Amino acid sequence: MEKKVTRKDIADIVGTTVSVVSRALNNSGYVDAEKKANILRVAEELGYARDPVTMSLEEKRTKQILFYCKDLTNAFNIALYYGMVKAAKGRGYMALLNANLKFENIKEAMIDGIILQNNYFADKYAETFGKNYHLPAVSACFGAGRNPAACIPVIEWDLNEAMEKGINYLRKRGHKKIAFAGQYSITSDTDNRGITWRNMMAEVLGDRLKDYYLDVTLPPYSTLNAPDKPGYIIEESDSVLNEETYADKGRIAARIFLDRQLDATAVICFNDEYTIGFVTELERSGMRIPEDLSIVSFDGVVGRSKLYPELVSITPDPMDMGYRLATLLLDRIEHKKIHYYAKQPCRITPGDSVRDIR
Amino acid sequence: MEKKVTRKDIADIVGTTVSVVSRALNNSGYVDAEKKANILRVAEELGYARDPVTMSLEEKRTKQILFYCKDLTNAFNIALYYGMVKAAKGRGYMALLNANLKFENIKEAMIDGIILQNNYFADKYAETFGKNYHLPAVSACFGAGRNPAACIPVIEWDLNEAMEKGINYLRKRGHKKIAFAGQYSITSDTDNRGITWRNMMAEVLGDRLKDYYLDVTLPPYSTLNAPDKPGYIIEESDSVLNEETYADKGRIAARIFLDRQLDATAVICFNDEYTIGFVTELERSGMRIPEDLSIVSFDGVVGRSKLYPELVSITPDPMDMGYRLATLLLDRIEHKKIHYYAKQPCRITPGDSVRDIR
DNA sequence: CTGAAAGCGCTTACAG
DNA sequence: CTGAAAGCGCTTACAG
Repeated sequence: MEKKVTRKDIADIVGTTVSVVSRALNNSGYVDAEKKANILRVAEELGYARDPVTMSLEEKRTKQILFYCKDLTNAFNIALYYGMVKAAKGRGYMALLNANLKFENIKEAMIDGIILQNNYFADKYAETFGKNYHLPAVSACFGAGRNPAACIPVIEWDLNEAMEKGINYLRKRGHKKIAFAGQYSITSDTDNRGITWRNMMAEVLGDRLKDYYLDVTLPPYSTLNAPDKPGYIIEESDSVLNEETYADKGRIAARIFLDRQLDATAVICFNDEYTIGFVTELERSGMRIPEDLSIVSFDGVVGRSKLYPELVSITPDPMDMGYRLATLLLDRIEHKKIHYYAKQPCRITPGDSVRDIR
Repeated sequence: MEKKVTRKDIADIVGTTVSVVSRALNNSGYVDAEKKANILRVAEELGYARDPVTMSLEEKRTKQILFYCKDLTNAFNIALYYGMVKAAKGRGYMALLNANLKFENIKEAMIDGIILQNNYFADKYAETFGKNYHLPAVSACFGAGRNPAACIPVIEWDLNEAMEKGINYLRKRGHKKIAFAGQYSITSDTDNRGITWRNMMAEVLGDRLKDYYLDVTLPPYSTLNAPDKPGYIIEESDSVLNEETYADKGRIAARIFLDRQLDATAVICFNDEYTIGFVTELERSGMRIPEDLSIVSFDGVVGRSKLYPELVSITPDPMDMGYRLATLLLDRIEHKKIHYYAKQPCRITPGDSVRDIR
């Protein structure tokens, strides 16, 4: 493990000073042509590389941004991240991932800015850590088409609109009774998918509305999801990922669906990972998609929606969303003019999981 | 966006010098009790945080390590990473992920060491970049129980032994004709799973050996895998992830299995992601696991093997493997004595995907 | 107990 | 064209 070679080393060999070496290497300011060639040659020979840490100190810039994301098992987040990598790369930055960073430790990270995973973390960040530490931050947002309270710029996937699109897509193909398989209790206001579904289906389903909401938090089903299974726990106190087992929840939802013997012709599922569990379980019981049931999902994650038949999925194009999030952050870091709220458009991916029953 | 507060700022307010402030804040050396209290208070009020970049320059340590991993869609790699995070955290380091780093750009990363994803990258690294740049590196290795040529310390999951365990597990339960669903051509020597399977099954299967190898690279099946689907491509020249669609390959393998009407009672699948595709496709055609066919998989990834029925999987406990890899790297960075070769033990996870047919 | 000094590896204005 | 100097934000040995 040899010592790293510095500009001083090169200067000593060539017989000059670091100032000159710097000018030669940086191609700035005058330096004798022959001497310059010499310096470049020696640098090459010694495999010189400038010290990134020193450069960061000098430039007051680390050229690194961080995606603050706890759940790497959700392919949607990975897709967001790949979009960030692409945007960062294009502007000379590195986009990093750190699965176990606490707010208190952000100060120790060598980064120029941070991208929060969702509204929940954005709020928490703004309330606590962000209050007295001014690191540029932006956040992904999955809400209802309005600017959240926090003073953090967001790019939002409007889930009201998304659910509306999903329901309309199904209605246009003749579906009337459309169930929803979510991950929160039916009484929860946490998820805009559920809220919009309730609003739009209330008239059609009337009293039976709640039956068509496949509530995986309901006993006895919820116990199927009891955490007797291992998760990625970094330390006792924070079970990073234990809560996130979308496929399991989807499987539970499928059992609820079967038990209730619903006459729904279509189901909208919480997200793609969830849908994998849902569909797998249904097919095991002999159902066929889309012959017996139509499915629409959320996310449109590359490589995850490749169930056969291909899923119809409402997607914000996560890679694009990640790209825009990173771009927003970089603009903020570089003091460009930015909008504090931008909407991430969404569309429906073509697929074969929906049957036209008109 | 206020300016960051420095020790000079605190010194000015308290009416002393940075030396004293440093000693107070670092709790080293003498400093007047009252003055110290004052300094601490002001630091608190101003929300002072030491500059991580400066600390890195000072200590010649960034306290960051990087998992050089291109394929974040494979849950196995994510599990490895979580193990690294845990080990790093325990020793005051941060474990980072950067999905699109090229060897040439490693020099620009502020890291103390790097963990390579597999033998392939380790060899490439040793041959090219690692030759004239001495960044501590270690590598995961998926081979045949021997030290690879590269002078990079490795932790190896011996896939010969793993396959042997899998086959013996099945034989003990009465299985004789065991097929293998891999991802490489049957003639390839790239994958030790395939090599060992061929060796162990040659006698039982005789001339028909190749029929029991579900070769997904074979036309016309391979065309099913044609890349008409989008992947995570960061830039035209390097399709980062396009090649990795394990679930698709599993689906192809299932079709081959069905088309050949094999009388195998069990199939060993390449990995968990692959198995999801394989099982899904089989169940769609009416087969039942394990009633009609027993399945053994590789990896044992948390949350991915939770198909119902639960998969029997040969696993190196990826989180543990990641933990050991990071520990190895940190030992190397801190100049502790290390072994250049260590074996990662593997075991078989309990599950219901194998039927006892004795 | 305190503060000026040198140093980490680099940059850049400035006097020669 | 060149090199000594000051500075980025910190640390630590050392003279007071």
